[in-house]
Amino acid sequence: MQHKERRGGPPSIVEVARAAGVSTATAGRVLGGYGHAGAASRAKVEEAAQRLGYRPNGLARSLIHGSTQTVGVVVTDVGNSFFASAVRALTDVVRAAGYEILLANTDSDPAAEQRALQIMWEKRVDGLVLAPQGPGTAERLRPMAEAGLPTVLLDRPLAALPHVDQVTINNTACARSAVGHLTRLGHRRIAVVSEAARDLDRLRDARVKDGDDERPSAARLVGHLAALRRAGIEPDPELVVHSPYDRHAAERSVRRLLRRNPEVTALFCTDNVLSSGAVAALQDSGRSCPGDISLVGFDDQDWTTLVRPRLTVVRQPRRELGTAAGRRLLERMAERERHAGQESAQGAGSGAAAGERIVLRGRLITRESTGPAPGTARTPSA
Amino acid sequence: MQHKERRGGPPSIVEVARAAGVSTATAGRVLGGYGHAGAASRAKVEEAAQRLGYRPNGLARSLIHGSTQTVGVVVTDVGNSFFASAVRALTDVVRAAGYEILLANTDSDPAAEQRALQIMWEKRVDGLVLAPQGPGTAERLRPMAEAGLPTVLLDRPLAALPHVDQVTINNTACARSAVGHLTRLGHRRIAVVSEAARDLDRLRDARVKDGDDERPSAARLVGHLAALRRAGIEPDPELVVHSPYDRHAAERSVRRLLRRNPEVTALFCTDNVLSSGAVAALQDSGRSCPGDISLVGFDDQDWTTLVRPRLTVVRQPRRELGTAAGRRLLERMAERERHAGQESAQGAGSGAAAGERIVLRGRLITRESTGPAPGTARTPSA
DNA sequence: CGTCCGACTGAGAACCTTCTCAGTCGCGCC
DNA sequence: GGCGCGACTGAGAAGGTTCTCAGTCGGACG
Repeated sequence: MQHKERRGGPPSIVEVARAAGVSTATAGRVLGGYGHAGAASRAKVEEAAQRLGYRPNGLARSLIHGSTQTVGVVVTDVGNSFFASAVRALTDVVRAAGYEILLANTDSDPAAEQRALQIMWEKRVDGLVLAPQGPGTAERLRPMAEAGLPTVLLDRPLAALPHVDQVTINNTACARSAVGHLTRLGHRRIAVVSEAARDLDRLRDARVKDGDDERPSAARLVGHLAALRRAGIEPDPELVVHSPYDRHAAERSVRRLLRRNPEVTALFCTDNVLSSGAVAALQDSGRSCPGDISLVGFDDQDWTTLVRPRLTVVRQPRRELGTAAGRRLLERMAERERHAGQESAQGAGSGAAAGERIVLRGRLITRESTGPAPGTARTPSA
Repeated sequence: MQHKERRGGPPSIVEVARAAGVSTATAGRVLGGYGHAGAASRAKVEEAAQRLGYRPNGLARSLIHGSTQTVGVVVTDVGNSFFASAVRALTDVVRAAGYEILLANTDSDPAAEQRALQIMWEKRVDGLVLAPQGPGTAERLRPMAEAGLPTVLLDRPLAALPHVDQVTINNTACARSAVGHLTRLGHRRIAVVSEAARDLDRLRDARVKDGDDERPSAARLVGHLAALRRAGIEPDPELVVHSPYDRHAAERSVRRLLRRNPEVTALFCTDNVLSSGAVAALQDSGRSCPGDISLVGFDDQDWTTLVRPRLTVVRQPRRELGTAAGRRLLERMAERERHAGQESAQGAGSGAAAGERIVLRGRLITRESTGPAPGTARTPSA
């Protein structure tokens, strides 16, 4: 009498129980590690499980427990080293607490974000880390947040969701400090390469503070403008060059900039891929750096110390970003666990409790790609 | 009479059905999109679902269908740009077919790999992509492969699992071509930086072909040795320097090498982080490149054209690796789907059918960091 | 010797959805 | 008008686990 396995699938606990000659309840107790089980049953069940190659079915378990031990992570692109680092750090933190990662990329496409959120919701993740993507994220996320799903926002704040934890970087201040460094060196014609250049008019007079509802690139552009203003420089739209998020496009944009505005003596790049394009364009331009032109990049990648001159950059704590998000999420999930059942249905996690806003600090690392503006002997302002 | 929601959790289909005044069967038909449902019921159910914010529970659905629409991805480190790119490409491919990604990192720790595999198994992923990690992977993976779980190996082949699809890069040939390039330039004292240097004795006489059971770093070292032999150069253990997988460690190793063996005129690095360490060490050494010493790196990262001289590198098709793995996995899963039920329990997917071995080709990109060996006027050999 | 207690076990509900099977109802056709 | 058929609906099992509740059994104590 061979144990007839009903389907091709892996053996279930009832097959193990039958093989061991006990009830499924007892088999469950042994294999699930709950309740008591006698030594004799235990041995029989363990032997049978071993023999049949039994693995518990996490789906069934999750269905009952209402917990999948999985967190959803939705980012723009794991292929980007910024998110790759953050996700890696995040994974380590939550994994130590027994959670796995369900990963989705959106490529900044709101529709893709919507799909990703739906799926995370259907798969019943226990928590969610999201790098918001463009217009409408708050509305897309609200139902989930209000249903009490522990959620942490990453990299980009969302003022419209005050109850949701948010972990970001002080982008505006970073940019201000980077550009401030340039103005102090006497530069007046300072260009910026930014994905957000198109929004210049809107951002121009905005008093965007760190932690407000802006994409990092926009926040950095705001910081750039603020630094110029502080130095008494009127921002020139000509020097705010747009580039899509692509190295070669950035290279072309910078090349065009240098051709049209040869008087520029300094350049600020608002992120890593734009920085690398700018370096390429600069090398190609025949200008000496920092002799003719100074350059500040964003994100302290390994290669920034390998090029000559070594790049002055804003270092962002990418790993810490992931770590902080993971920790915050674990706390929220633990809270929810604690309050489970004792709270009534409504708003278990969306109560009046304000979400925490963690703003990590990037910092300027001065290296060799920035120097005094050409022909400046006058004392730097401020 | 407010619908009493039993638990804090999201509404289930029975709540929707009750609210709509129909049976769960009908509600299921409407919301699940199977079977027929009358227009009147349909409207009532949809309204109720909308009002209650119903989302189907993927766990229950998966439990019934026996499919989670999820694939497990186990790599060394998503933070590493190589895997970041591959995983990104992989995600795109499988996502287009409706699969999500469950991600785990192992850091080359066999125990972590074991844990990851267990969890993937318990969570009942529909397929698995694994970058094998060190000793014992075949044994860890075998039970799952034999249970018919579609599996694709990534980046590192495993001869012990002939039935499993494997997608790799022709590392040995790549290394041979890189080092052959150096010997043709007249170099005789060629050093190599490798994670696998410790295994030199074992690899020395090995006739490892691409697609054999070796870590990429070992395969590349074998290619290095083969190229030397072909040029009639006896490999010198002094010039095979070990470095852990860390940029700064690599930098130290190379610095020490140059100090002890100043006669070295060429250096081959077996992967991206080692390459970046070597560049740093070289810049620091005061030697001119390629005048005094030539350098070949591995993996064509963006920065390799930003440093001076531009690096000669072996380009690996990282994204294609992920794409190919994803496609292969999709095919396997489709096959399994097709055969489901008609095949008997045993070995549904582990039959005699040999796994496919896809070997993608990297290629040498000659740039400026390699030149003729100093003082060679004689004609290059071969 | 009877009773009670503890250790252990088994039956069965619950989790949420899918899907089979049987049943109801209206309508068209003979 | 009766019958058959099709469209639709509902009851209930299944999927694999957890967990409650009730029950059995041996032993200890009065």
